[in-house]
Amino acid sequence: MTAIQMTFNDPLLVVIAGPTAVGKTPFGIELAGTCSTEIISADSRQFYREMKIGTAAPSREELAKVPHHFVHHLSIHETYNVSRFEADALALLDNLFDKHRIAVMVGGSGLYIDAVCRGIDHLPDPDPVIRNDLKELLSVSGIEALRDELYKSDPEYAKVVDLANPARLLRALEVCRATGVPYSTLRSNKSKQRPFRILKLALELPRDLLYERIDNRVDRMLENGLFEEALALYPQRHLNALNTVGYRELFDHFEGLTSLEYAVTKIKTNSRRYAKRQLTWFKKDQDYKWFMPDDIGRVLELPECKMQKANIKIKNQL
RNA sequence: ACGGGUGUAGCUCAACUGGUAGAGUGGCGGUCUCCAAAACCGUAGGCUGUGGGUUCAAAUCCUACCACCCGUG
Repeated sequence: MTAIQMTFNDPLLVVIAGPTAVGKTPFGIELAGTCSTEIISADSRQFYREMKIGTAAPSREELAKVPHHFVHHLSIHETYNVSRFEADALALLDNLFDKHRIAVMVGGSGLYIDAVCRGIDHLPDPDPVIRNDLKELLSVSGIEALRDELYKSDPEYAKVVDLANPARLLRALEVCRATGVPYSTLRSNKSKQRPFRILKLALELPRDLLYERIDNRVDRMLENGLFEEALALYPQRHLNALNTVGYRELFDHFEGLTSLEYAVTKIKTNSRRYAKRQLTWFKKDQDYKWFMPDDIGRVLELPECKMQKANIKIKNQL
């Protein structure tokens, strides 16, 4: 219903998603460059300026080709979450659409992309004290304790959550404790209307090829100094941002728990698993149109993009 | 060449004195409205190197062969 109200004159957000290492970055730059617009990153780890190598963030040269937003704009010491990203991205898009008819969002963090496209219920920012208390409860009394509290404070949610997943329980309970209201009553599960059209594209490669690319990229990261980058961050390893593939495995090595060789193998394995989870997430969303990383030509022929190119031509002629 | 050892799931290994094979890991699939590159769940893989033999019954015992490892030459 809502989509029907949109016309080709409304601004367009093109989303480029896909598993890690599939080639989203060059694809996005090519597309944004052709449409002479800017890129919004939706990669929850490329936000952090201290993590350049291990997150395969766009290179200096790539960043110079097209204006990027939300790349290296945070420090690992800052707390950030999807809700803030939604707000930041919407504010930015509002600005971008003053100058451009099209914007490109590139990233692999499904939850973050969905927050921009569909919205996320607005809940109070987590209270670090409550969060720590709950973590304490978990480590001392186990997941049972979390379940027991959830049965009392939000029996409805207890029916639908994965009761084996501490992260889910922690989240629900921190909201219950902070608001004094059952978490489930604050979840609307409704998509929000956006003042722009959205075109969702996802990139894919045959599994064996993707895995090969992942392995190679990890090797390249190490050549480029991932070891040194991680070593420098080692003292801050407890920060959440660093609980990330490519760093945690090396931290284990620095700790003396594993060999370097093992750590590298583990980085590759965990990256593959991450890629699989990303694919599962994006495949579930029927809105995505799937392309190969070298299909940029076909994408530019899509009616939405064609129109944009036409507009550029007209502008240039004037 | 001789002596010893090992051959079990893609990989690393289990299976007491014979009772028709298990685990970790990887693979595959999925969940997920906020610390998400996180957290969690579910599955499929083995004619036990090959051929004989003993036995009601063999991964397990005997035998031949093959492969690999160690030692001596």
